[in-house]
Amino acid sequence: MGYPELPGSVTELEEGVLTRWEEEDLFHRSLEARRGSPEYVFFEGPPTANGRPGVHHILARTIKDLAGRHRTMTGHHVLRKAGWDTHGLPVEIEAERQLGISGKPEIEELGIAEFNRVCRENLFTYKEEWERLSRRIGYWLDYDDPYITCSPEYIESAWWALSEIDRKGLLYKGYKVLPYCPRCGTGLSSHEVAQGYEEVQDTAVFVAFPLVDDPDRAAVLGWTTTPWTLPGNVALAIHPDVEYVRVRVTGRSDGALAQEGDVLILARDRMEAVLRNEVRVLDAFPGSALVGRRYEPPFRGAVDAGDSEAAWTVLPADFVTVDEGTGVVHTAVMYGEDDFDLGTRAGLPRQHTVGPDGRFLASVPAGLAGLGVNEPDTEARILDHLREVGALYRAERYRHSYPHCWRCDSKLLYMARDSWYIRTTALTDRLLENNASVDWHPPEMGTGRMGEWLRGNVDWALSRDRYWGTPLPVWECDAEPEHREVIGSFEQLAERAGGLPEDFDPHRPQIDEPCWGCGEPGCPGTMRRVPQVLDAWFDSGSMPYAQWHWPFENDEAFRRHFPADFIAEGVDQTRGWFYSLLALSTILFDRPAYRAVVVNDLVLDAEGQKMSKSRGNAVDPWEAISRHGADAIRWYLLSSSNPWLPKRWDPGGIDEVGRKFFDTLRNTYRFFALYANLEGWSHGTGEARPAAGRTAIDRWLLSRLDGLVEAVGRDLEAYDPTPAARRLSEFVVDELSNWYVRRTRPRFWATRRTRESDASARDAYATLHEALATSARLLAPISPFLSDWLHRGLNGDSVHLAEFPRSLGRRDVELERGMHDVRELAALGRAAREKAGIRVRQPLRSVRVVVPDGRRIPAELLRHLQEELNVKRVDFIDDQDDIIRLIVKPDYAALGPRFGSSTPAVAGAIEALGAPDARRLRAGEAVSVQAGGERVEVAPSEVRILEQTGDDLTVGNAAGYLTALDPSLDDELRREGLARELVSRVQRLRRDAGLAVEDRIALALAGDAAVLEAASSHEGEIAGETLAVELRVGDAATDVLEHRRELDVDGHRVLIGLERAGDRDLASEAGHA
RNA sequence: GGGCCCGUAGCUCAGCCUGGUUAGAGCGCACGCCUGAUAAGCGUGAGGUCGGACGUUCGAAUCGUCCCGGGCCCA
Repeated sequence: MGYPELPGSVTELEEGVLTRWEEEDLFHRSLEARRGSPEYVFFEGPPTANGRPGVHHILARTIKDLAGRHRTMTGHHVLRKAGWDTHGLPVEIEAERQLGISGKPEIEELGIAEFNRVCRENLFTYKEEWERLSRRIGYWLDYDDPYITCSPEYIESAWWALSEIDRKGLLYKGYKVLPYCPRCGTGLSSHEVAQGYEEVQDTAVFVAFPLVDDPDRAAVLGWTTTPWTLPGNVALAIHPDVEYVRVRVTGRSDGALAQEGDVLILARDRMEAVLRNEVRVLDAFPGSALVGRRYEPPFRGAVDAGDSEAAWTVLPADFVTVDEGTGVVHTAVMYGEDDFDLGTRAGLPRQHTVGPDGRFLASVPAGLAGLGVNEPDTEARILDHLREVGALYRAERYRHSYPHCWRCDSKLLYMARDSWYIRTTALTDRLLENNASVDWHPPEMGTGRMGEWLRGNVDWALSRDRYWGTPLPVWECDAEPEHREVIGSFEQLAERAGGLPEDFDPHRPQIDEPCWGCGEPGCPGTMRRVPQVLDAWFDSGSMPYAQWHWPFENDEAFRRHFPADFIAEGVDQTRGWFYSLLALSTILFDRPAYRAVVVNDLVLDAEGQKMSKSRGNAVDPWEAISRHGADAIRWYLLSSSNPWLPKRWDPGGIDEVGRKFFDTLRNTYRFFALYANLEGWSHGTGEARPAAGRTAIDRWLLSRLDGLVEAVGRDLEAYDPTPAARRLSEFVVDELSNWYVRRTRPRFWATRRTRESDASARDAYATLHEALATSARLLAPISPFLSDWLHRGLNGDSVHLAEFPRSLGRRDVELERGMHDVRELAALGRAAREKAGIRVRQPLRSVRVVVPDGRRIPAELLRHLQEELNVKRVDFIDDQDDIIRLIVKPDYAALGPRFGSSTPAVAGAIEALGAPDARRLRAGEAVSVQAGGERVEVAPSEVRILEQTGDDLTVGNAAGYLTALDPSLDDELRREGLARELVSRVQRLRRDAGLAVEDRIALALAGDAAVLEAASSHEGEIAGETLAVELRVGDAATDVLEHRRELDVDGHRVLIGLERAGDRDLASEAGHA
């Protein structure tokens, strides 16, 4: 039995741990162990499995895993059901690519059935890679029973949701202006549009719209960069507050087609940029004066105004600017988002002049019917017509960035299309209230980004004119579209359609088949499904119930797992999953779907640039894992900055945490294991005294440990992993390794055995063992591999089945403060030694110290200060001492509120106080000072007293601490210093000779007189420290030994000889080991 | 154009909510030390107009306004 040796590499360790998890089925066992415990509800946001996972996914997945593991350790059952987002354009695009086709016409030619078959085939291209990566980074998620958004059950639940929404009167049909590719016949998502911007030369035209019944026969001058929208013109928009002018053309010039005497209207600020004639200003007025005026459209007859009063009038709109154009915006309601909104508000006719194929409709005059809007001749034809009717003022080339189809490079058209909406605007207040009840991390994400978005919320456009998606379960009457039915279950559909086929699949095209006679009395029509599918966000937002196929089954499971206690995704999900979950749960259940959410920002490359495939700066997660290991990556991502800040992927930074934190932790374990094994200590048998009976430094460490446990627990409860990680690191590196182990080392071996040193060793092992095991438990949620390895090594069982540590009430504030004082003084003393050039190995007679507020170091801690500074004695000095000068500093935080604007005067008077007043203040007396002609009493609590000293080399001084070393040496001190020097050289030779730490040696020392003297007078210490069972001092004694070295120590010649002691000698020591 | 976040040492980040007069870490750099954890460990030092301006205040890295730069989301 012994403590195992750490594997040689991180990869070996992590993969070994993974193998054991699988052999033991540890994830399921950890769930099983919490069966019946309180449920902690987590929702997994479903990724799309037809894209590769990247390093940024490691961040979100680490945050999720952290919560799951932590809450499991605190006694909760945390179901972690995986999910896959399977519908939507990314899948369709991949299918098009594989089929070598592009655009809707080609898909329909191929057949929707075949197309969707290919979509389905490609859904899970990277599913295995996702699962493999999740496994490798230790993200525990139940992949055996995932929810899949394209499964019939899932779709049925989504249908149920939509039918409920309809029942509440919140579903309606309208238009939506979309970037649309006329060749592919499809709208594009903003993401796709963003990829296709190109710098192009377009024709911008200035068009005269003659006002009806105007005394001057004036024309309003409009401007557009898309001449093909002019036939659809139904209004002109002006800004009501901008100043417009009426000008008369007084002379001809460059290329403009106006005649002398023509009267034009445009924004005053645009005159210079737009006009190419000499003109005279007739009149100036605000835009509001034009509102309501009628004008003559250039393509009369292209649009039927019906009973619209507003058609072909001037309308006010605040989106109009004078940055470009004429300050008058030509409005074609169907071909621009602003236009459409304005048209809807003003009641303009909503008629297309262009068909879905991108060609003008038959109703369009001037020979345009049937022409494609992007064809080269079309624009010339439009300009000709404008010229003929006298509406063209002038045309010019116009350079701008315009979106193109990323697939086929066609210019996109902004076009109003049929679309289905959820009237979320009717629920804005409820959405805001429910959002306000969510515990957002960071909070400003909820109040700011999400809140602002909800306040400016528009109705949710949830239909897509595509193929691979949850079909919109809406059937419309082909005689009267007002007659419609929203189907909420397969059963209901079967009832309407008179049964469903055996192999019924709710996807297109099968779902497009069922139809039935319209149920409205007297209506001869047939009910047919509308062609659209649902926004994939509707799918993922439905997961709280759809993952259980609720309400059709699993009622209990759904209720137990709704709402989520916790979700975590990237900031890009504000308008995505965070919104769709919130919106749907607000509509259906009037409550938020999640109680707490942690938002993570992007992982950028080392230069702070967004990672993208096209830029080629994406980091391969597999490469990163093989270089750093999953633990270090997880740790780095959480500890380097808060999750909601953008993070740079800095390999150097990951190496650094690997070295600093993980190496230290491993080294500390290695140290423990080495000596525990050597000395035969084990936690099962090595009895230690209760914590309260142990020595001061043990109690100190356990006190710090309890404090750490409390703080880390608090941080993790509050979803604050970053401070938790930093605290843990500070404890392990600074307190456990650099102080406790450093100060305690000799207790772990027992060269000179006594009853007390045996007991002390057992205490030290128990204390260090506990600190390591507890650190492993605290680390487990963040870095699950090394923590599990250590915990198994130390305790024999998995950390992931363990309880999260709880404070054992051993905090001792006095002791912690005392140790803090020791460490401050030790640092100052070492600095003073360095300044004075006296190495630590040289013992000194004494150090005089000052601790703030006149504190003393408890006797049980004093030893550590003596040893750290290698001094025989520590003396506390006070303000009477001649090396100290007392300084009184004002405490502004106390003075400010009392003295207000006279604070500086009082503060100045305080700084001028001398030592006698300082002593009185320190003794607790008030002192009166003269400030600005007034005497005021200053209390001790209103000042700080600092000791200051001269520039003596041996004095260190900081923040109320002071150390003054006595640098004088005598022969005894010199001998002792040299003896310690000899020990150090012997140890170095031991190591160079390849001896094991526990090997006993035969040792011989020689050299000049001082060396001989030092060696003889400290024989016992030297032999003890170097494990010499035999020590001979004197020239020639060194020659017979195997390893010899001659060197110079501070000008003294030294000869060392040593060799491993024979078995005979070892046997005499063997009793202990 | 709108919203949110960020800007502190060469680099990565604390501190800001709750204002207090000597602004902290780590890395890197320079110098030194220690070693029965050793292809480790520790210490000391240099390094800062706290993005800029204005304001509030006795006092601003911290609060407010505006501006500049970067990122994200939306138009």
